[in-house]
Amino acid sequence: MIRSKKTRQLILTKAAPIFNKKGYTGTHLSDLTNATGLTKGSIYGNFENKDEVALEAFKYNYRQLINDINNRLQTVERADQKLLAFLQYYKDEYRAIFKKGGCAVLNTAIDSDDGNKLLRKEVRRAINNWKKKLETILDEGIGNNEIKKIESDKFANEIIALIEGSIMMAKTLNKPQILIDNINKIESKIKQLTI
Amino acid sequence: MIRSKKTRQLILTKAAPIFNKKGYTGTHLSDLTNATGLTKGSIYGNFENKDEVALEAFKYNYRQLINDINNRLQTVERADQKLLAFLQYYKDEYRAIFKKGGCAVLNTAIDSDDGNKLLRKEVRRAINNWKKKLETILDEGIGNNEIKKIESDKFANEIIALIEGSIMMAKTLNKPQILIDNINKIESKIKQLTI
DNA sequence: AGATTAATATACCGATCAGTATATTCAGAA
DNA sequence: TTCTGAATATACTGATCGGTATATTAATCT
Repeated sequence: MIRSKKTRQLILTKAAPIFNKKGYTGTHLSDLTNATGLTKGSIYGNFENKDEVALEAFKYNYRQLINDINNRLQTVERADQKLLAFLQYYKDEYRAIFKKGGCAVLNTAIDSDDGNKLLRKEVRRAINNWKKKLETILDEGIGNNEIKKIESDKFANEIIALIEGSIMMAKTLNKPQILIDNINKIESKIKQLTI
Repeated sequence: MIRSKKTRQLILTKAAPIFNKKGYTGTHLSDLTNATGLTKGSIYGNFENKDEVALEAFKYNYRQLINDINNRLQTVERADQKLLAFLQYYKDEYRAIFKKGGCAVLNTAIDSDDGNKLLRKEVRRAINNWKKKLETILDEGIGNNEIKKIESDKFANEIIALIEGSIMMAKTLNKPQILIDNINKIESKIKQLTI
């Protein structure tokens, strides 16, 4: 990695959890200079403005999430197993997720609902992409006679909504069991659907 | 209402949707003076600081939500009817909710997860109170043989998480149908539980 | 009406905001 | 080793932040 790319990457790795915790307006350039040990000049040498840092930080967070999940999905074959592996991710990693400030998709969706158009667009893309991934797994499972016929579109929406809502509750009330319980509910629903 | 109370109320009614849309750090005193037509001096004459305005604005938003829901609950008797009436609120009012910036509980939970301790405490109280309300309805329904025996604690968590997650998705993607669909799922679950 | 007090407006504070122009430092090529 | 361009740091800008001391206005009581 050339020098500039390395610095840009350093800024993103440090900025990502900060933006996730404090939001766009809540994160100041001083937070980024403190966290990176760099100066404003350096940050503005690598990014056009604060908006670009925030946008790339979100992309970084989302990419990490997707990578982690994809790694788990690749270890199994059947659709129901993929779904369970996906859910297991949250059971295993909720501590790490909470530590980073919670789900970046949820946080950014709420944070960007006023103002920041670029961030808003990106979070929409993220949710749609996530949803499509679940739908594809479900549809392939249905096609392969692994799971019963259901409305994959609606089931995907239910899963995502329940996970995100549960993360909000569990994190706010400091009761991770809420997330676990609700994931268990989806799991048993998947097991009922499994042929 | 004496003069000061009236002004305080005016500030809160104007501030509530602004804080809900833009968050704590995203809302500035200038937003409040613009919206109210008052000056900073007047606002600081009625509130100790920005924190207090934000806190009271959230309480105002929450009180409104609870009042609207309670009004609906009082129109029916049975537990299952109460739950359905509660869900119907979201079907009828999602446009108004979205217009005000979405669910204040959800927004404030995400917004206050860093920093603002008072707001955090208040949003916890709000969620716990909401949850307790649902649990009580469920438990009374079970006691009166109106609905089947279930784990009311976990079911309440599921309902709240699914609603909040759905509001996030529906609002972000601008697809209210996601909220409707997921509420329909809870409805049919309640109907299955009804004796 | 005149006096008193409460409510609101004005004008300011130091701090900090995002952003930038310029100076300095560093790494790699010759 | 010296030169050169890229990367980073320094020092600054005007604007705006939350907050406040003081002046002005409005309402209430005698």
